[in-house]
Parts: sequence; C-alpha cells; structure tokens
Amino acid sequence: MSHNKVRVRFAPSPTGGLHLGGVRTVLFNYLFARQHDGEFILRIEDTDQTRFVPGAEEYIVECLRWCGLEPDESPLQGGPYGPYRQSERKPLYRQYAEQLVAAGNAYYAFDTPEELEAMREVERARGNHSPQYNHAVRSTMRNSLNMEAAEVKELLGKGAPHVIRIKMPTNEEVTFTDMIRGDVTFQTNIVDDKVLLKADGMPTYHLAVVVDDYLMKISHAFRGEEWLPSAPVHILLWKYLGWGNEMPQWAHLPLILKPDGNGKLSKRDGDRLGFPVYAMNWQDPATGDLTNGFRENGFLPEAFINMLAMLGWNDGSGQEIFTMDELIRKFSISRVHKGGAKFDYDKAKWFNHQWIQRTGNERLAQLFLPVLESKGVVAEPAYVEKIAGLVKERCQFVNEIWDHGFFFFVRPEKYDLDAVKPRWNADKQAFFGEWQAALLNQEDFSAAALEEGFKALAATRGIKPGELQLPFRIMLCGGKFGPPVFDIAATIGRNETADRIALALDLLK
RNA sequence: GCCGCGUUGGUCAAGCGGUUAAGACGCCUCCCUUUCACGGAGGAAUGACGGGUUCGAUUCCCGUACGCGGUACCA
Repeated sequence: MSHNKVRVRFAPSPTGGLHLGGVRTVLFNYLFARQHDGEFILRIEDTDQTRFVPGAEEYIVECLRWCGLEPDESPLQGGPYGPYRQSERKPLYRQYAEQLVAAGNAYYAFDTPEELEAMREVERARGNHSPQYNHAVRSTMRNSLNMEAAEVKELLGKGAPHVIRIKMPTNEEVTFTDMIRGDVTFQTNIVDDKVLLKADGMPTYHLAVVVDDYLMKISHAFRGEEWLPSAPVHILLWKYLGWGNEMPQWAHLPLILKPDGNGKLSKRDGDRLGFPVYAMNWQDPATGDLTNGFRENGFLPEAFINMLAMLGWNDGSGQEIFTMDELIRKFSISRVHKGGAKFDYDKAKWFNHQWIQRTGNERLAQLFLPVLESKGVVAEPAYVEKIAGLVKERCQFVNEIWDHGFFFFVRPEKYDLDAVKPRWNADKQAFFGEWQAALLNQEDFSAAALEEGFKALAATRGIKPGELQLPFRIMLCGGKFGPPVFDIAATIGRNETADRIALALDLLK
C-alpha cells in the first residue's frame, strides 16, 4: 500500500513482568520488521503514573536482549523520533487534543468523578449494564458541548480540572481491514466518548498511540486482540487528525490461553500449575514477591522464541524447529491464527530439549557452570564440556546436566543396591575384585578398550557381560541412569573408577 | 446486557468444495539398549450443533450454542 519503510513498535507499559503473550507480540513485530528490512521500535507507554513500577522498563529491555529481539530505537539508545517514553512526550499531546476540539471532533468535559458516578448510578437504575459517557448522555453532562463558550473559556482560564473527550459520531460505521481477521466493522453508536487527555494533562492510551504512531511513522501496528474493540476510536482519530492516508495497517494477535479451562493465561496460572509465564524472573519491588521466568527455569532463548513463534503461527510445511533467521525469512502475518492457543508446557519443554541437542557443548557448559558452582563443584571447562556432550540428549533443561551426570563430578552418596543384591554372588564379587586390579594395569583407558577388557575378563570367568554391566554402573553412578558405563569409566579415569569399585564392593560383601 | 472476535483429536495444528482429515506434543504397545534417555515401528484419539448452497461440504452462507475479549481520567 505505501512504499514507505516498514516501521513497527512494541509499546508496553512498565507495570511488571513481561508476559509470554507480550514476548510473542514483540517477536511477531520483530520478525516482520526484519523480513521487510524495516525498523523495530520500543516505546514505553508510561502515561499512567499511578501504575508505574520502578525497574520494569529495565526489566523489559533485558528481556528483549535475552530473547535476541533488540530494538533499533528505544528510550535507552534513542533514535530520530524520540523521546521514546511517553511521559517525556507529555507536552506534545495537548495540541492534538485541542486540534480535535477546534474541529468539533472532541470536547472539554468538566465532570467530577462524583458526577460521573452519579450518572452511572442513574443509568444502572434504568437497567443499563455498562453505563457509558456517550452520545446519549453527553448532552446532560458538564461539558463544552452544553456550555456557553464564555463559560468554558472562564473555566479553562482559571485552570478548572477537565478532560478532553472524543465526540463519537452517531449512526456511522467504521470499517478497517485487519491483516489477520479481514474486514472488521463497528457501529459508532456503541462506543463511548473516550477520554483522550486526562485531567493531569497526560494522554490516555487512545490519544497516545495514534499521535506517537503518526509521529514515529509507524507503518504496521500489531497488538493483542484485547485492543480490537477500541480500534474504531483509533481509526477515527487518525481520520480526524487528518492523517488518514498515513494510518498503519493493523493486525490484532490472538491471545495465549491457560492450559486448563479457558481465558487469558495469567501469572497466577503459572504459579498454580507450576510453570513460568514471564520471560525472566521478576521481583515486585513493592511486595518483594518473586515470579519465575523462563530464562531462570533453564530455557534457551532459541527454544523460548521457537516455541512462542509456533503458538499461533506455522509455515504450513510441518516444520517445527526454526532458527531466528528462518523465522525472519518464513514468517507471514497472514498465516497467524485467528483463534487463541492454549499454552502447553510439555510442548515448551520439548522445544527446549530439541534446542539443547542443537546447542554446542561449549555453550551448554558455560550455562551449566553456575549450577555446578551452586553444588560447590569446581571443574575444568573442558571437562564440563565433555560431560555436557555425554548427557545432553537426556536433558530438557540445562540444569538437568547435574541430575543426569552428577557422578562425573562427585561420588555417589547412595547406591541402588536393591538392583544388584538379588543376583549378587561370590563369582561376581570375585570378578570385580579382579577387574579392579586389572584396571590399574590397563594401558588404553578408552571406553572401547575398557569394554573389550571387561568382556574378555567376563568370558574367562564364564559370566555373561550383561550380568555385570548393571552392577558396574551402580558402582560408578549409584543408580540406573547415565550414559554408557564404559564412557563413564573412561571419563572419570582410572583411579576414580578403581576407587568406586572398591567402595561398592565393600558395601556388597 | 450490549458490541466484537473466535470454534478441526486432551494440546499445538495442516487443509482452503471431492483426501484413508497431515504432522508435532502428551498417552499406550513393541523394537533398540541388560541403566536412564535418544532413536525407530505401530496404536488410541478430531470437524460444537442445526439449517441451507452444491452432484458433493471440515472447507462457502445463515442461525444457535459455547468460549474469549471489550465495555475506566488502565494499558
């Protein structure tokens, strides 16, 4: 439609942790921008000073960084259309609201909260379920539509508290084309006269999005489905402000739903069901409450992003594993689902498993280091890397390298002797005594050589090697888990292997 | 209540008027492995309902039901 540069934005309000759905909105914006060689802007919508939470903006920025969804313009890095924090743009908005008043598309309203509540009471008494300040009641309220110009001027002159409201037209239809949903039509009669400029001089979301999207030359506006009902207000504002030809194309993204029941996925659902909902850990500065994040739960950003992309979008080919580059190439907004998707934590874990397999041992080791540290273990990076390679196929999370490979770092504290004892006998006891002695002279300590020696020795004693492998494993790991036994022996080394055999033999006597 | 948006297996979903209705997660069985996994082979399981339109509807249209979202000087 326009040959202008693609410019999209993510515009969160800094009120707390960054939700899954929020990250997905960012992702779709980001993919679209990159695909079209456009720009992705982070704008902070902090017009509600009562809801401002310190640290939330920094947190959002850090989330985007972790996800690899870095903006081209933001409060932090600036850009040609700054400032990027709406609170810092406050002086900008009033003139546009005034412009709308002058054109007859908005008006001053002096109603106090008490008067508004009184109006709602009356309406409710009449059976009106959701009383609105709209075409039907505005003539009964204290606003510039019903007052003498002089009176308005006087009130304004002495600084009487007031808001500016949009004057919704009556009996009109507003239609726009949503890139996901197609044409959507609203009757203007059913939408109320939304406040555009608050008494404190701050714009509401409705005015701010339109003005900022215009000033920042936003070409495509993707946001959550919860915004669909207010779209007609925004469309009208674009028109009334005289910018109709530059209005962005809209797309309202489907919601991410809770796994059980219905409804939007909330932080509470995560707490209740035991999975994260926020991208990263979030600590509420007021209450000190800590909410779990995907990052701290051991998710790789690649997996997190991949999983999110597939929640509501697919390329039609059946492919499920995508790198960011592939997503950028293949993403298409028209293939985004209309219906909401229930979040499935099992599937999320599967994505993480897939990505762990695709991640190099060096990086896995690096990510695992803090876990090791927390266990009080110090190890050579090269050794940790090797272990990562040995156990990663059975890990869904990086920290599970410990669960599946702790015995590479420390001796088992307990042994699953029940798995061995029932079939334990003097022959086996003797075999392991001999095996332990043999290890000390084993020249080649590779897994293959160990296996060969083990089997040869078993043969001379007339015991099936299979009968001996499980006991050997228990001696080294303590239980029935872990990579192939001979790999373990080769990795922990001659002395450690011999020591562990001796230790276990004592217990089995 | 009103307005809007949705509705293919338990979940994510492909499909775009004619198909044995893909695939993935999860679940079950078997194989591999005398550990745990990975991997491989199978299996159970799906078109909300009712009307049209059509030679033929999962697919198009209209209702109904259900769900969700919105209905603030919050975003």
